[in-house]
Amino acid sequence: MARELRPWLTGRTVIGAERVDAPPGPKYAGLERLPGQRIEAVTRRGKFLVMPLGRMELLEGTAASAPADELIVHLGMTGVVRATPPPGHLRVHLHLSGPEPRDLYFQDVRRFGRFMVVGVGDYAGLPTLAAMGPDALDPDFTPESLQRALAISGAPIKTLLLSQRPVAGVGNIYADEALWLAKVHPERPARRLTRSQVSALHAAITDVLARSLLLQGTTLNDYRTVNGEVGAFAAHLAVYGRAGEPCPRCGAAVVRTVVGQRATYACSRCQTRPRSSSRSAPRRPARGRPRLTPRAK
DNA sequence: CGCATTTCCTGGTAGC
DNA sequence: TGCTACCAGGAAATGC
Repeated sequence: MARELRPWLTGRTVIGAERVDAPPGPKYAGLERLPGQRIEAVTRRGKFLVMPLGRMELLEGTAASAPADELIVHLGMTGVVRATPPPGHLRVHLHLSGPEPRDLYFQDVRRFGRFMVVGVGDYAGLPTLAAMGPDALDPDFTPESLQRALAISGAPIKTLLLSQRPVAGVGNIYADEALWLAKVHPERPARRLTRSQVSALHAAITDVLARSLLLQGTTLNDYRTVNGEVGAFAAHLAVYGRAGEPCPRCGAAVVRTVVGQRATYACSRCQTRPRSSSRSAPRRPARGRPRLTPRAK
C-alpha cells in the first residue's frame, strides 16, 4: 500500500480534509491540521503508514519554528484506502492539489482503523508504534535482533510476535504461517526457542511477508489495494483458516486453538509442542542452588 | 514492569 | 423469513 500511495501522494498538498461518519476522538485526531500541509513522503513502519508533512513557508522565520507533523494511517481490520469514493462507511475524505487534483478516501467498516495527524515522532497516543521493533523487511531485522528480543520474554512466541516488539509487521495470519514454516509451536515460550529455531523463524517471517507482497497481500474478505484489487495470497496460506485440512508438509491435521485470545492454526504433528508442564509429568528439582524463598510477586 | 483481560465495532453466518 | 448468538481481530485501555 505504501508503494502504491507513494507516487500518488508524494509532493501533493492537502487542500481539504473532511471527517465523515466518524465521531471525534483519538483515532481521527489532528485532521484539522492537514489542510495546507504537503505530503513529503510515504513511509511505513510495520502496519502503520507514516507520511511526513511539511507546511509551505509563506513567511521566512515563522514557519520554520512550527513543528512538522506526520499523517499516520492504520487499516485495523477493515480499513481501505481508495482513490475513488467507497460505497459506504467512509471515514475520511482528502482533497489534494496537483496538476490534476486528486482525492483520497479512507473507508473503515468496523472502525478499528485510524487516520490521524501527530507531531513528528510524537507517539504518546500510539504506544505500539513507539515501542515497535525493526520492520520485518528492514535489514535491521536479523536473527540476532530477533534472538535478543525473544530472550527477554517468557510469553508464548505467537503472542510476542503480535506485540510488534521483536519485529514490526506480523499480524495474526502471518504469525501462524511463519511459525508453521519454522516448525515452531505457537505456545512455545519465546525465550525457549533454540538458536536454530530463531534463525528459522527469522527466515520464515521475511519469506512469508515477501511472498505475500508479491501477490499484493492476503484478502480474506475486506482487504483491497488502492486500485481496488484483491490480494491473492490467501490461496497460498498453509495453515491459517484451514482447521481439519491436512498439513501441506506432513499431512497431519491442522488444528485450531486460541492463543492470546486469537484464533491460531498449527500443524498437530510438525510444530512440536513446548515442553509440557502438565501435572502428570514428574516434577524435576531445579538445577543449582535450591530456592529457599518463594519467588516475589 | 509484564502479562492477561477487556474494549472498541459491524457484517456475515450458524442455528433455530 | 426473521430472530438471536456468536465470531472475526489490531491495538489501546484497564486490571492484577
